[in-house]
Amino acid sequence: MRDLYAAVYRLVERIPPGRVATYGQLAGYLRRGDARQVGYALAAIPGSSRIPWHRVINAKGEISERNRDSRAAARQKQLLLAEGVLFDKRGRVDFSRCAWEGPCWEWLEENGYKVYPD
DNA sequence: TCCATGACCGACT
DNA sequence: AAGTCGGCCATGG
Repeated sequence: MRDLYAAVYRLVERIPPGRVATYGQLAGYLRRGDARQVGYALAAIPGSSRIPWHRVINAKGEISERNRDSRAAARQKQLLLAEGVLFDKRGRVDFSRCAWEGPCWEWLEENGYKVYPD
């Protein structure tokens, strides 16, 4: 488990309740990796962790299905509903209301993340 | 080293 | 709106 994973976790911990971020969005703040690596990092989180992994969804606004644990997606939706995240009729998160705008640039700079995209 | 495996993404039908 | 396709790249065997 690598520094990359740790970097993902530090970021995910900053997503406030009631908001969601996408895999690609988080990947944009990292110095390496891409959306898929963010997914890997989240998959490696043990169930006992306090990291709010459920606040990360895919770019379509949907909750990504797992190959291993098919029940995880339903559990994730419950966690999000419990904190007030809104879904439309097609089961997608309403980004216009619930998207996380990201950490401020000062935080990114102080913590070694990319402040600007390449 | 090489190779398969993913909680992905965007462009294009 | 929904499906296909190619690109993406860190891990572990």
